[in-house]
Amino acid sequence: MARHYQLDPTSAGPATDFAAELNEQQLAAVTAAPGPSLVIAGAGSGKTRTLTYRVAWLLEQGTAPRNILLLTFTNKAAREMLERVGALSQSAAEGIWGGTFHSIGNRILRRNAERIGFRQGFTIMDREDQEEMIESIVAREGLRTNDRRFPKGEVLADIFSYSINTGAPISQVVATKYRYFMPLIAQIERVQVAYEGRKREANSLDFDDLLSKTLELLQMCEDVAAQYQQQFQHILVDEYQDTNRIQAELVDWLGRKHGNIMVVGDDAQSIYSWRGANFANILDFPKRYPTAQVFKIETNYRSVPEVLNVANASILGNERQFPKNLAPVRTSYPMRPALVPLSTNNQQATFLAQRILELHEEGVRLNEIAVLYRAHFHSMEVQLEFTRRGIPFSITSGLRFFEQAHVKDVSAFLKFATNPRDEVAFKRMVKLLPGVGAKSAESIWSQTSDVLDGGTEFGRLHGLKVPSKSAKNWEQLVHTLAELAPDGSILAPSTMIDSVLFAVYDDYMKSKFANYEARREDLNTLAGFARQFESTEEFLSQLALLGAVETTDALAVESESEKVTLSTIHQAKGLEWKVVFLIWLTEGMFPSSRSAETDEGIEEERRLFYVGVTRCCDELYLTYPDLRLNAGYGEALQRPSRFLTEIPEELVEGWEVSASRQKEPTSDDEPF
DNA sequence: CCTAACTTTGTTTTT
DNA sequence: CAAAGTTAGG
Repeated sequence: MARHYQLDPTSAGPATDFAAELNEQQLAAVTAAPGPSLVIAGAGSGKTRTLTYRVAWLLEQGTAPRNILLLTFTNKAAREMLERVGALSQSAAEGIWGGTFHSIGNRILRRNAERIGFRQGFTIMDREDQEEMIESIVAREGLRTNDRRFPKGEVLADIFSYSINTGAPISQVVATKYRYFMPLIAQIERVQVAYEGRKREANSLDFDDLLSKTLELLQMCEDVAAQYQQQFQHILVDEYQDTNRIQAELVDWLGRKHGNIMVVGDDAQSIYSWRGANFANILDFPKRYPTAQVFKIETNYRSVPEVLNVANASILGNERQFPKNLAPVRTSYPMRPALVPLSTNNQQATFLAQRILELHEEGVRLNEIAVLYRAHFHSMEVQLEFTRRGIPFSITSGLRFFEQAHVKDVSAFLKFATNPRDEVAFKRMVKLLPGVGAKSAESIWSQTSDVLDGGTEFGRLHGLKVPSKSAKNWEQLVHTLAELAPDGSILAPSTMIDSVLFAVYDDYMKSKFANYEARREDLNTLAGFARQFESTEEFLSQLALLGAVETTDALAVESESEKVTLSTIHQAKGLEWKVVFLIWLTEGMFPSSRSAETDEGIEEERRLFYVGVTRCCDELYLTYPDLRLNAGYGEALQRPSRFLTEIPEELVEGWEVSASRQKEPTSDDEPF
């Protein structure tokens, strides 16, 4: 006799006990009634937890995953949250639309490119591509001559981007941020118009377009807008204080039908205004949504009172903010945050290394320790010192995986093969040939675009007029391209990478780069990553949108081993460590000299300092050198950062570090 | 006129 | 140490 047993795939297991797992403030936000709501969540108050449980709550209330849109600031945050939701409610998580604004924009635009005057399979341009295209416009229009200074592509890209993201006209951006270029305003505006046109011809979108063109699509095409407005019954936005004008509008549009928008953020942690973020978005949310419920989550679970006192005292220096009262639940720690003056940047590095080794002796694990700083180059000596002493560390470098020259070179082949209108990728490819620079590339491109007219019959490119020095290599290149797109079809991305390497690029690297081995290794990694994708288009957009940190993460198989984290404060956002070292706290470095020119600049730096301090759970070290020694050019006296002098003396303990050490641990000790 | 090799210069933050 | 600027060479 068989027992009848039925499987129920929709069963979610034991229901989550929301009341038991959340505090009162969190629970109120998590179980909020539908409608707009604003959650002000202080640092370390369980913001991610609240959002995660909110999603779980919605699922449990019967909302289908695909009707939830979760917008985050980084890919990492999106992944982490979806994982945690998955752990809470077994059935769901799968179909949720979650990701960064840019990736969601990309997803929507891929299906509707024609509606905004682009074609399917558009290319995403990163900042460098953008600058290349702008530079080529400036060159073509003959705007830069020997007797006339004209802003560089980098500056122009900056102006255009800031204008798009804030909604301010070009003239206003130039007037406030680049006053000395005001006489050239007419030409600058002409370049901008040409740039928009060229992107269309090249079927290429830049990062800003992924936001602005999505908004444009929704505003212009009622049917498309209706479809997504219908679909997204609940919209949740993380880090709302760092949204810019377009992102806020995007949320407003998408939420129009159902009006269930929950935004979460902390105005004190807004650190992206240089990119157009406007924390007025969060301050004014209740004005834009008069029926909005406001929740405040103010209990801090992360930091000991000693650390929190420093954070609270520091942020008091800012005028514009919601009044905040971050209350600690943790008990007192035996040590107040340490204020550590060092003689030079080298001594600063030595101090870090020695102190970290001591902490490790005392039983602190290395992945509970972070060294945080304002700018990537602040970590130079620290890296050297750690390497010398054999302290393992992981660092998020300035140059991201995808931005490295060799990775971009190879990607250019794939980009061009899938989008033969891609001018930037094409020029990058031909500039690899001997004797071809910007001028020849321009000429070869104009012939190429005539011959191909957007098609993929690359065989036709044989016999174009190219510099004699590169004639042979050109034929080889054309042959390779034809191989990548046999009979109009397109190969799988990993196959293409292998072909490019085999046919041209491996030899090129050997002759060009001293560190051939390392670069080859990178490209093998790239090919491995590509294997997950059948479509080159999909592969390329992931590569562009994931950047580097995530790319290596996605590939990381090992590396569970203990490492100290070195990171900029920007990239440390949302993370926490038991022990945190904030370094280079001197005027000019932090606050950086550039941002010290305006009050708003200083306030943003102070928020950044606040973010840095609140990453710390237990033990905080604030260090600064009195003297900056530099490899190439002289030395410079440093003054301690104003963010240090603002802190009441009794909140920190002053350390005195003497130059001679009794005992220096040697790398032979092999402590790890 | 262009490209490639050589010399100088001087570092924000990122999707 | 990498990118921008400068000059020599093709």
